[in-house]
Amino acid sequence: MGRPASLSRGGIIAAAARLVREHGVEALTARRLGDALGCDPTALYRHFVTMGDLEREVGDRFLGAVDVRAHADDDWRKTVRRICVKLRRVQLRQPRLAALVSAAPTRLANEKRITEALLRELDRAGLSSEQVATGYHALIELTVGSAAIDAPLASLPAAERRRTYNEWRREYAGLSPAEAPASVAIADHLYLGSADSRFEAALDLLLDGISLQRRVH
Amino acid sequence: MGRPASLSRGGIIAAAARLVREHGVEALTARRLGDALGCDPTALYRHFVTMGDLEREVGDRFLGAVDVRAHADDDWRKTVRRICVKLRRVQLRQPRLAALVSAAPTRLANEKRITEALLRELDRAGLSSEQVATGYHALIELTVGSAAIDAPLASLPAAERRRTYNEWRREYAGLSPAEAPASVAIADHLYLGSADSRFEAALDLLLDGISLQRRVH
DNA sequence: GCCTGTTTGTCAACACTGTTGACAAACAGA
DNA sequence: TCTGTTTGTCAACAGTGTTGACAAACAGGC
Repeated sequence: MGRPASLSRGGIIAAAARLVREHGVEALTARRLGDALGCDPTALYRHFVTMGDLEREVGDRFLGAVDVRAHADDDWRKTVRRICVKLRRVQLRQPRLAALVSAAPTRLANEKRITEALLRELDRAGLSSEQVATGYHALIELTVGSAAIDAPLASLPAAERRRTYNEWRREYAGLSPAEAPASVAIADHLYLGSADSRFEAALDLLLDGISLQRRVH
Repeated sequence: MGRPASLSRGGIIAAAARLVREHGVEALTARRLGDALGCDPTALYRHFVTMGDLEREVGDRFLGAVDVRAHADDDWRKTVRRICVKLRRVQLRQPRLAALVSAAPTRLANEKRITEALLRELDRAGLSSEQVATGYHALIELTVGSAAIDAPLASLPAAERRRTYNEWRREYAGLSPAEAPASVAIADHLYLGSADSRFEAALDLLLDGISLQRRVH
């Protein structure tokens, strides 16, 4: 029944993912994807109602790289930490895809898989149902939110990124000591190291907070 | 010297802010702003090198609504909490503006003002310089990141937002208990209440973690 | 085998977006 | 008065997502 399909949903998603991987997320446009597939851009609308739909699907495909298995000797905290670090790393490669995935849960396979793993580990930590939900929300907001914020800078070459951080630090260091004493005093410690290390430090603080809620310490 | 300026940087920013306040951030385009100002869209490029520049300036203007004064009886934690809650509330109204402000610090007045206040309070809490910087990064990532994530949904009418949360909850509740036991068990507690309350709970967890680092308890 | 209906890709077009370069109006200073 | 600079206007370019009309190509019923 009907004209034979030369395109398929899966094939389009795969091509779109390749496009993003090789040329960045800003390359994911109807026309460029049409070129890559050798078809007219508007043919995509036969398989996805909107470009946003396609983006969500591509985003979830990338989430497939997040391994959620708990290692044998790891406790809940180590596992949660590893999942969040990996999740952020994956999301960092897709600027806006990051926001979409958690703002409007894609209800797609990999998103569910990661959610299940985080809830499982928090439950294993000995938290109440309410505390598990609160902890999950907090972890997702920090992890995905941090990725959304850091993504623009993460796409820059390392040298330029370093230069940018130095500029910020000097900016705060150069403020008037009378008007901004705390900024001047702390400036040397701001934006040191990598964005990854800053996130991991924040994650550790949050995990400390979550740990405090446990019935069994 | 030269043709008299009918437009000014400040006037343009004010008009842009009004546009965003009344019609949302997606209304902030060169052509619509030109219409509102009664001038040609390209005239804006005489005062801002790019539209992104203008957005940053508008974003910082909105940050002016964040009161950073410490109330007389409030300790550092209450003040930090109030600033972050207010900061998020303001950022929520500007979807992408939120990301910009902290991803590439605007080096503008209000952003510096808020940074100074947060550093001041964390210092007052009795943290080392490194801990102040770490805590500041963590607070900003959670607050601004959370705003960036929640912004799309926050712009929806309350009824539809509630409906969306209910859908998500049902989605997780309806999973296979064999494959996703934790999701099914916790589903009833996911996405309850408002996004604001979820953020505040996350913020409290983070503040718990920060408190643990203090020399003096 | 032929007609019909459905699917699916193509094409032209619409309504947008940011941005640039040429041009002219209007002033300040020499 | 002449010159130079500023500043707004205009046309245009290269993009973007998306829609509607059209045609090719098949499956099923007669």
